[in-house]
Amino acid sequence: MYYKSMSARERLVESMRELLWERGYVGTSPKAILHRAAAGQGSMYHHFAGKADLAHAAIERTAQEMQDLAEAELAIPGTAVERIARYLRRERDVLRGCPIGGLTQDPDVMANPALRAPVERTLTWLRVRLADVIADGRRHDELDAAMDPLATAATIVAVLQGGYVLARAAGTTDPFDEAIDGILALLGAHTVSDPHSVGESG
Amino acid sequence: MYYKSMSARERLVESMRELLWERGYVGTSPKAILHRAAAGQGSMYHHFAGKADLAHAAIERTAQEMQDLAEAELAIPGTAVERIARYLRRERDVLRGCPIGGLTQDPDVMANPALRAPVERTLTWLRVRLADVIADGRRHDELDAAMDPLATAATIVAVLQGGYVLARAAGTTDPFDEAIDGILALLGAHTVSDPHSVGESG
DNA sequence: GTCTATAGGACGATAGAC
DNA sequence: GTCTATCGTCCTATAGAC
Repeated sequence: MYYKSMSARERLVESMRELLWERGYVGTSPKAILHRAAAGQGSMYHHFAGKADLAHAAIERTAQEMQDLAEAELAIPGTAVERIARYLRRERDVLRGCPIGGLTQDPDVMANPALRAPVERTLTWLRVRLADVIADGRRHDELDAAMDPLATAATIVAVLQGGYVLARAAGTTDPFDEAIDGILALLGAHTVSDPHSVGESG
Repeated sequence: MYYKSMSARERLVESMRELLWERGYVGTSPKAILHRAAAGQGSMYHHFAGKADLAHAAIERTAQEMQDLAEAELAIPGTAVERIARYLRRERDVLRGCPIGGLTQDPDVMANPALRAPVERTLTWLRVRLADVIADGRRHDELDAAMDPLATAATIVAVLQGGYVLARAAGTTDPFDEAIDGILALLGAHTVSDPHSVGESG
């Protein structure tokens, strides 16, 4: 639960963020939200137009948080592969999955343009941002000139998102770690420096 | 809907399979199942103990179908990268996502061991099967001896599962295709033969 | 702002007629 | 086997007191 110092509105958004992560949108009931936020019905409908409106506020906040976290890691100087490895190895809470990527499986989120927009925006931003990092690496002759930045960026984000899926299916983080190791080994083999040094920073 | 030639039990299982794919388990109501199957409540509770039992039959069938389809593609002779490329490029209905991988996002599926088992089994089988293909490629000197078969297999399955996520988020199949192109380019660069011939078979 | 009361409908399951 | 009737609960939302 949340401290009394948080406003009811704030408790509702934070509760919704947690529940969207744990149970998705269709799996989250108003009862569960209100219980976790320690708020009544009236409080929720005073601050928000309904469940979808509250979910929108929650998803927007989570999307912004995810982008800020990614940018913070990727902005740290280093070779392209080092920056990518740092970002990939930083991820936490593997078995909980990605709070944004997981929403793509929710039918009501995908059907609602307002709920879907931050999901689309964030994952697209991430692909473009990683493509920039790869293009940087090519410019500095760290990476093969034949490497397609956008395609490789899509592959990296897909490994991350798919790694969560495999870990949740297996019930352990092992396949996630293996998938990350696999993509970094493939990327590292394209660098000029010793590929075995990759990931030491993560 | 389904032909009268199908038994009610069969119509229920097929309707559940479709709805699990479209809306997941928590997003699928008995009403929707019965409507699609053109059956009454009594029919469903005669053949199955309840919603979970029907879902179990549906997921088991979908899991077996997915494994059979993958095995059919991977068993076709060729180099390791050719076989992997054929399997990756064969995938259809990208925007619908993976009917098995998508279930990892469903809280009630993951919480129910009977529903979760076929999901875990199928994705684990796929990783091990792809690792075998990669090990074959190493034995025939098609692939780098330093390549870790299990890690690389996890990466490939993750690209597939994550590709679905990116495609659904973007609303187009483009990121899926890019992710597949990216991983095949990385794998192809590790072959002895011309990497540009990869994917011509898909 | 936050509460409780209430609404009409859907949920998931059971009972029992045919 | 399949149907309809019914159950108790929860859903999402509105109304109105405080």
